[in-house]
Parts: sequence; structure tokens; C-alpha cells
Amino acid sequence: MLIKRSSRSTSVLQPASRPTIADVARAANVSKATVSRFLNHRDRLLTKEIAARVELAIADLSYIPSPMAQALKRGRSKLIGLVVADVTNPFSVAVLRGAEKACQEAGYLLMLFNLGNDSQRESEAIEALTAYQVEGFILNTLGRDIRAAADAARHGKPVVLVDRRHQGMQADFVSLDNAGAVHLGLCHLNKAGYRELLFVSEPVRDVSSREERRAAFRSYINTATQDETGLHGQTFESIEDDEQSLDDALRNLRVRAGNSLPGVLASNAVVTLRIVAAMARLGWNLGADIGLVGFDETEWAPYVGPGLSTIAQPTHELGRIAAGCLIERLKGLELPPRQILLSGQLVPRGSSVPLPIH
Amino acid sequence: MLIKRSSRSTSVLQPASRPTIADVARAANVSKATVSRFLNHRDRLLTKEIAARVELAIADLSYIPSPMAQALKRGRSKLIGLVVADVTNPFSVAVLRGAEKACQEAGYLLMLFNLGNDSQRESEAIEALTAYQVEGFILNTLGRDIRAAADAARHGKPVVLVDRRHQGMQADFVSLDNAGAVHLGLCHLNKAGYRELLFVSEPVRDVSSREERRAAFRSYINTATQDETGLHGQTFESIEDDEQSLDDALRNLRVRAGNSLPGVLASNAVVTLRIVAAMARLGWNLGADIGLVGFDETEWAPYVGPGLSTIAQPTHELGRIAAGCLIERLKGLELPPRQILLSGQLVPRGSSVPLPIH
DNA sequence: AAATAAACTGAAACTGGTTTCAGTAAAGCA
DNA sequence: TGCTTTACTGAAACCAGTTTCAGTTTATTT
Repeated sequence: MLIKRSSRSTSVLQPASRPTIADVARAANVSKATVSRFLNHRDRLLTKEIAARVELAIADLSYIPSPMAQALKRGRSKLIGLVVADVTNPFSVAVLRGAEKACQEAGYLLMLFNLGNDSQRESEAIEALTAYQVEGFILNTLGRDIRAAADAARHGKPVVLVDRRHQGMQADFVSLDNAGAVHLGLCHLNKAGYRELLFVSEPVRDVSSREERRAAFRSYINTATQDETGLHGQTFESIEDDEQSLDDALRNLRVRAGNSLPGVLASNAVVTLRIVAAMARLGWNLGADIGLVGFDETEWAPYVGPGLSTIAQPTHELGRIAAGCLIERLKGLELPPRQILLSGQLVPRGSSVPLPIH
Repeated sequence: MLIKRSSRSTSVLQPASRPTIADVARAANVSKATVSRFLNHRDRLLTKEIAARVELAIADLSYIPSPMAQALKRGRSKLIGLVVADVTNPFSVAVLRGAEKACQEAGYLLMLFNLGNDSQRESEAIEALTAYQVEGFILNTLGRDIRAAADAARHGKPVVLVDRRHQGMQADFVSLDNAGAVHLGLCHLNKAGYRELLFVSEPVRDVSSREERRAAFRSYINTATQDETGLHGQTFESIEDDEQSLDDALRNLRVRAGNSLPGVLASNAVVTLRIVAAMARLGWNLGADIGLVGFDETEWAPYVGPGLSTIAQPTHELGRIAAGCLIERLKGLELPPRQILLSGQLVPRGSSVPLPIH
């Protein structure tokens, strides 16, 4: 006796593979085409009676079409690739969550690729995801490997850049309004009485958001200097594990300040933490000895030292919007590349209050 | 004139779709089967001469086989599904990174699904991932929806549970040695002089790791009480946004303590932060007024208050091992379900030092 | 040198869907 | 009532691979 592969035994022994469209067709006594039509064009076509039969069969077998097979035929996979420079960064995670939500609502699934801050892997990531037929990319990467993303674009896959521009790349771009945010932070420090300022970031090279923030800092300082407000400023790139240099930079800052107050603007949460660590090493007090405002609001910011003043990014929104842009493009929207900038919000806390709270 | 789809023009205008195996076959003047054989059984079969021709053609067109098509035919997709209860939890992210690394090395790609703490979505996640033919699952979920994971297992897909067991489910399980870790924390608090203890966790219901930690806490307290060491303890479940109850619980703890010292064991980083927040609200000092040891080491732990004492989990290892187990099973390893427990490590800091540092 | 076995290769079938094309039945129109 | 049009359905081709099966060389054995 011949056992047909398609015999869908309910036995627990042979781990029944999922039912296929052919199984449904057989059960409903129609052709595969009809089942497919029911699934895709339910409204047009199809007699009520046949539709009912198909519907029943589908429910009966609890049939779910295979996205793989669909992707193969349609060329569309309902998959979106999200490439993140570093999942450890809370910013990335927050963006991820926003994007995920938007994707879910639109019936897309996110494939996450984490570079672990290894810019080498960017090409690899994009290739792997392209191989899986992702329909588009959300990139929050260094963009140092120009080829990679450009390749994707050339394959006709839409790309949305989050937080970091890729040089020479025409794509939708969603980000914090860095200039505005820096302005916010510096005005705050200035008003609080800090006059000798230092901008600390991770190595800037080619990371657009860091560049923009630094440029905004310099520009603010320049106009302030011209207006003779007594405001001065410098910038510093902090390298991982090089505690010495950071400590020196802070010491110098204090020297420069003389008996005016020194303040620091940290370019992201990672740097903020490094500065907090340095302050601990130096035995200085946040706020009193040096003022600090850092990018990125975190859940722990209120409880570190006297509370960390932060510039909160609308991370969730950034993610949602990025995914939204991509999905619009996938639906066929033809538009020149957009830039969407959202404002940050200052959350003042103890680290930017000059006097120790009594 | 007819333009064949397969004509691979290098023109930038028409966004060339990726070359297919047929293109390679044509270029090498062999059959698709031969190309496929070259890719999969390079060593056996195939003349050197033909192999060389195929190799050249592949390199020439920079051909990459479509995993989708492969998955369809083989039934294997080189995809592993990772379902996480909450990406916001740094524990999950750390596990993710470990797992990612192991997968990458073995040529697998991770598909992440985040439940956002919504246990409802567990089935949905597993279904979606199954539909994409993932070959196995790493689950760090509530496991409240028994059907979901059991379904996966029934389909013959191996499952590895991380940190949280699913009741009645026979699967590999990778986790912290919770009993040992609790012991570590309590011994430490006890030695430091804290005598009236409180275990605070998120709602325990059905989350095995929380259950285990609480049980270990109770057992420790019980034996300690019998030995008349003067140690007492209670447990408390902290609910999100219910600050009032937590504050009360802490106040009661201090009352119970009388003039002995009260200490808290927090069941994870989220709870630790809640307790820190409560202490701030109450105006109490960590260490001096109440001792605190929390599960999960974080980068900010050293800088909150006098420094948070933590029980560090080998998160990265957990992820790596979980992925490793899964991959072994995918390679055909038949073994009864394993339990792999790793030890935690105590990182003592100011929050468990009774006297304010001078 | 003939017979047999081994080693390669290609055509075709298959994976699970979608879509085109052609065919049938019902409805509309004269 | 006969002819055209419309509406619906099924067979078959296709997506990009893998695998079986059969056929052709080549190598080995006698």
C-alpha cells in the first residue's frame, strides 16, 4: 500500500508537517488556484458557495500559507531588515521597539541584525538580509561601508536611515533635531551658570549624528563668544578604555574654568556613563564641581548621583516613523528622499544645578 | 524583439535582480543540477574542470543562492527564532547578544520577536516564526500560553528555554542557578549585618525564575530561623506603577527590623530600580537605612547611590549556550532534555554596607 | 577486448505558493 | 432561441532552488 505524503494523519507520532495549499484544495475539492484566490482576492471572483467551502477547509486544517513560498513567487517577503550598530545602546533598543510596533501593525516582521559596533560586518548584514529577500532596510549603522547600503538601494530596496546619515546616500532620514537639541542643552547649562563648556563624544569620524552635535556645539560657542557672554567651549573625543585622557580633559576643563563653573555636554548615554565614572574616580561632585547634561534619557538617569540632566529623544517615535516611511515606500509611494527631524526634550536634574542641594 | 528576463544587463537603470542558479548554469554551460551539486557536495562528484567552470561563473556573477528557495525545498531555513518577553530588559539583550554570536558562527540567522511583556502575543510569535520555517526556538517568555511552545515542539522543532521553564514542557533549559545565587546574596546581606530581610520581585505567577528565587529565599530564611540566628524574612510582589504598596512594604520592613538592620533582595534589575526610586521618595539612604542586593549587573549599578550590590548573571554565556544547545539538536543530537545551570557572581558595593562611607 | 562497475552529468520532478491562459457555464442581448 | 459577453474555475507554468532517475562516459575486472 502506498502512503501519500499528503495524508494528514493526526497521529502524534509522525510530526505532521504543516498543511499546504494543496491539502486545502483537496479538502475543499477545488484547485490550488481557487484557494489562492480566496486568500488574496476574497472579494472579487469566487462564488459564495465555493468561498465558503474553501474557508471551511482552511479553518479545518488550520492552514497558514508559507511566507517562504509566497516570497519566492511574489518577490515580496513581508520582511524588513533592521540593522543596528549596537543593541547594547538603549537608544537602539528603543528605536527597535517603535519600529517593531509599526511593522507588526502593517503585517511585516523585523529581522534584526546587530553589528556589535563592528563596522566590518555591515556588508555582511545587508547581504544576509538581502538573501532573505527583506523588502527594505532600516539602518542605524556607521555607514562607513558605503558599498553595502548603496547595493541595497541599487537592488531597488528602499532604505530608511535612523540617526545616522550615510554620506552620499539619498534615502529617507529620520532623526533627532540635533542642532536644536544641542541648543537646548547649552542654553540650559548657560542659564544654570556654567560658563566653561566641554562637549564629549565618542570618536566622531563619519558618524553624522556625532558630527552634527559637535558642529552645533561649536557654532553655539562661536556666536556666544562674539556676543561676549563669557562663554567658552572645547570639544573632546573619548575613546573606550582610555580613562586617563578623559580624566585629563576634565581636569583641564576645571583649570580653564578658574573660578567660573565648568559644564559638560555628553553626546550619548555611553559617554554620559563614562563621565559619571570619571567624576567618581576624581572624587568630584556632579552639579557642584562640574555640570553635566547628556543625550538620551534612561530609566536610571534620575538615580545616578544627584540625578542626571538629559536631553530625551523621542526614540519610540523615531522607530515608528522610520518603519512608517519604509512601509509607505513599499506601498509604492514615490517621493524624493525625506528628512524627518523630531525635537528633543530637556529633562533637568541635579547634575546641572551648581549648588549641592541642601 | 524579445528581452529575456535572464539577460543580466549591467545597466544601472533597470535594477538588476539577483542572479539565479539558472544564470550561473548558463554562464558555466552546465545544468542547474551541476551548479547545485557544486554548492552542496563540492568534494564528491564533479570533475575538476567543470567545478572550476562553475566556480568561475559563480564568482563572476557574484551569485548567492536564495535561502528562501533553499528553505522551501529543503525544509531547513538556517533561521532560528528568538522570542523575548521584553527587549527593554538588559538581561534579554545580553542573552540576545550571546545567542547571536553563536548562531553567526554556525551560519544561522536569528529572527527576533519581542513580546513587549504581552503574554497574549506568545502564540502569535511562535506561529509567525514557524511560518517562516525557523528551525528551532530559543524562548525567554512567560510560557503562560502552553499551547504555543508545545505546538512548536510537536512540529518537531527543537526548543531551548532560557531563564524561564514552561510547565510540563520537556526541553533543554539554560539558566542561572537561582538557588545558589539567592544563597550568595543572602549570605552576603547576613554577613554585612542585615537581619530583617525582604525579597521583592515582580508578580511571581508562573514565572519559574521568580518562583525559584522566592522559594530559595524562603528556604534560606526558614533554616536560618530554626538555627536561631535572629534572621527573619518576608516576600513582596511589586506591581508596576503601584508605588504606594512598595513604599508601605519598605516602611513595614523597617518597623519590623526595630533596631536591627533591614535588607532587601531584588529579583531583577527592573525591581532594583523600583526600590531605588522608592528609597528616593522616602528620603532614605541605601546601605545605611536599608541594605540592597539586586539580581542582574548593569553598567550603571556602580553609580547609583553608593553603588548597587548585584548578583551578576553570566548573560552572554547563557545566550551562547542556549544557541549552542539548539544547534546541536539541529545537527541531530538525540538526548533527553538537559538542564544547564550557571552560577552567579556577587558584586558587592555600597548598597550593602551598613555604615555610610566616610 | 568485452563485460561490468563506477563516476559524472543533465532532464525532469518537486518544494508551496501565485498567476496566466484557456475553458465552461451562466447571463445579457437581439 | 441563438449569439455574445461576462463570471468564475482549473490546468499548467513559474519563482529558485534540490534531488531523483536515467543516461553517458570512463575505469576496472576478467
